[in-house]
Amino acid sequence: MTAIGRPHTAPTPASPGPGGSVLDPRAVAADPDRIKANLARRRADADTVAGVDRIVELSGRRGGLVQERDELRARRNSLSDEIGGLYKAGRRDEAEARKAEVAQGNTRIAELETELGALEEELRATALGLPNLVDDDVPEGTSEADNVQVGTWGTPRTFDFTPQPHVEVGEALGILDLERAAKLTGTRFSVLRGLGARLERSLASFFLDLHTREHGYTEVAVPYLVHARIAEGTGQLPKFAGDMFRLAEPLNGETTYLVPTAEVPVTNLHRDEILEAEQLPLQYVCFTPCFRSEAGSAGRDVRGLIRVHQFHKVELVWVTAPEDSDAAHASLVRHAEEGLRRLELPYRSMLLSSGDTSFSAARCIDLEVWLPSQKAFREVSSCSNFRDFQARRMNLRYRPPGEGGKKGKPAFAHTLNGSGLPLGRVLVALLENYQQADGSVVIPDALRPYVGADRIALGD
RNA sequence: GGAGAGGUGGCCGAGUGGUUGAAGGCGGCAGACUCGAAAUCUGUUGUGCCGCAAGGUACCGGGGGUUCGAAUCCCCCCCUCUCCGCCA
Repeated sequence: MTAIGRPHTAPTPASPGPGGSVLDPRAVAADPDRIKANLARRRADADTVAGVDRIVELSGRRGGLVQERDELRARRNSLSDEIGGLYKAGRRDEAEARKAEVAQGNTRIAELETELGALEEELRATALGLPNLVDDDVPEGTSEADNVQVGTWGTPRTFDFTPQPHVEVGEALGILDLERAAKLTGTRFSVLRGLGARLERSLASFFLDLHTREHGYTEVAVPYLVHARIAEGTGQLPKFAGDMFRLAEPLNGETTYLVPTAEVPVTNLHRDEILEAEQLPLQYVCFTPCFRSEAGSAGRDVRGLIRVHQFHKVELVWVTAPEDSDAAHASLVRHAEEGLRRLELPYRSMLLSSGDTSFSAARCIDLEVWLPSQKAFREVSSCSNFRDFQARRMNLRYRPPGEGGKKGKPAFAHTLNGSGLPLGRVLVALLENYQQADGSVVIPDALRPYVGADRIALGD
């Protein structure tokens, strides 16, 4: 049967489909220098920046070719009409003369279409490789060192003993078993046991309840496998194929990946749709496992639950009208933060610098939770506003209100998402922040109804 | 896995190879009638691409083919439904 293949680095061509123009081609053509300046802000490489000029050039050539082809088609259509009439009138030789002209035109049309096909494929591939533009007010910078702290909450607890890393805490309690996990799938996997497993399951219920009951999200359950085209829609493909696990065999005829985050299937739910303005905003919350190859992260966070090939996450996804996405982003961040506050975990929020903002995002706020053993804040949530970047890729539109109460032309929606929250890393934070001198771990109040215990002690 | 049926506009549903982007109905929108509403009547009501525009062009699940011309004919694929088998 179908096996899971090794992550691959060669970009898989996703099936061609509609959309695929990443940045607004008109906007690119109108002011390529502005686009290039923005790409420079996010430290795009020279090849990427060169793609802008290539797009301008290809788009221009495309227009001419399309026009010539359409004129030939128009001629063919009218000639065909005439031929029909001539046949009916029995004027065969006149019909034959027109047939000859159509045949000639068809030859040229075929040439043009071959040329157009190649040109459009290159245009598409080039456009898909361009990252989103970062917002103007995103802080200038090259890396996470340039991120700007925009908020902080809680006070790290003071310990009268040396706080242990989560691995020591969990293994000592018998709720975390990395050795046995390694027997099954090698490094970067975990096995939870007893109240450890229950605690993780409780976090899922807790976050889902929080967001559905208090924050207005609709819960969805989705496939954990997606076709390549879907991963292209959110921006994982074509550039980051190596970050995902790919099935060794096509599924239902198409190249298929394990989801790296619920963002991918959930954001794509409404691809190729035109949503009514009244339907917006859409707010989805979705619990899924997440599979990541972690290619290129060898040696980083090798121990424990912080960086693993499989973890669980509750994800928040929004689809909004363009004018509402800034407010939605603020709400999204607040909703994710609320998860940490209810669990009484200290955190800070960081506005990512231009160089640290991910490929698809226009702006991103990371939430970082305090880990006592590392005396450091570690990322638990990236809340991003993608503006219309993903929507263009997946042809996700809505119908804005038009002039005088009439309906307007379909326009691209905005999409956003953020973790709310990842179970593994939150579990790490709980084990570390709530550990006691005797090795037990106190369960925060908010989780006690879910866990059915107020503490995890040795022997539980 | 085996056998069969089917995929047409927001929905239902016609469609003989040639004014069919697509009849008809429902729904939606606008107007008339009304004090208002219902009912009725009239009109209108898809999306992409090229173009300043006028306009042109493409799209009837997807792709290929036949033809001067394809929603209509042929081939391949995908999806949905029914029955059988298997299975959580």
